Amino acid sequence: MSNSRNTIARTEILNLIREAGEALSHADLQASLGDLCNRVTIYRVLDRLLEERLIHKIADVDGNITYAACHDCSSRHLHNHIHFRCEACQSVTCLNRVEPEFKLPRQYVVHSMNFTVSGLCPKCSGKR
Amino acid sequence: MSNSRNTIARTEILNLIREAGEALSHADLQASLGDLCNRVTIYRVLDRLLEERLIHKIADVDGNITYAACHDCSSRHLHNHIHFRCEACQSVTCLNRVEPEFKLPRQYVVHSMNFTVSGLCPKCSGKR
DNA sequence: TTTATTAATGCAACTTAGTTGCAATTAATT
DNA sequence: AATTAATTGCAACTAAGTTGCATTAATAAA
Repeated sequence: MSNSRNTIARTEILNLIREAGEALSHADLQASLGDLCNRVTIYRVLDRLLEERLIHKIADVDGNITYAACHDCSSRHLHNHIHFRCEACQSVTCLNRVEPEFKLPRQYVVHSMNFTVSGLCPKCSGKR
Repeated sequence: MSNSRNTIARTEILNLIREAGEALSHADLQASLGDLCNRVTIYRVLDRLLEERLIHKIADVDGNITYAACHDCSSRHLHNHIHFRCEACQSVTCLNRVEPEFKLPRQYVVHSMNFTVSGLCPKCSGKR
């Protein structure tokens, strides 16, 4: 039933996102891809990958969008793990192990969530 | 020590945000204000109000920015409550009572956080 | 292998969000 | 009333994302 085609742009973009240690922005991808494809294509490939649930979208405290690979999303696609954005090195990483706990009144229906924490990452904080 | 001036634009914008039941976007504010002031002024007033910690900034799952009044931020300005965005009526509300619990490895330094959940609000879900 | 189908792409033009420099205005202080 | 510096408006700009349409190319069918 999958009518999604395996194009060079799609393959490259998915590889970049999967192999990156951190979440990538559209601008990051465009810089890496050079003129392999048009910037509009990047937007459209990202939309497709989101729809296919191969990647997910992260908005940080300022609304900046980045994309990261999904790990275990075939069954449920609720990304209730925390994303951390470092204010020093700008990196956005998924803290897959940290699942925040919370309870909404039962009248609410949850479809998706976006938990982003900003501050200093271990590399930049100098803490141990 | 406050060198912030009490202008009409500032007063109006703060009132609008405080009296709104939900978080407002720049576009919302511009629509309400009409030609009371320039749209650039709205951006600058919002920046000032953020710096003065009278309002806070919310980014939803898609990176859309809205602003809401702060309630108890004079002491600490960590907004670790959940924001809920309704996909049906587009409203963004603060769920002040719901504080998510989570623990980061101690090497991380947290400065700010953005927790946004999307789905259906009580009005739109029809649940009780 | 060739043909047919339609998803995917490139391009240009567009919208929306936000920023910047600068001259003019005005709130608050003296 | 005069002074000072914060604030504003304006115009021009950058960045992010979208849309329509003609062209290209991945996949399936013949």
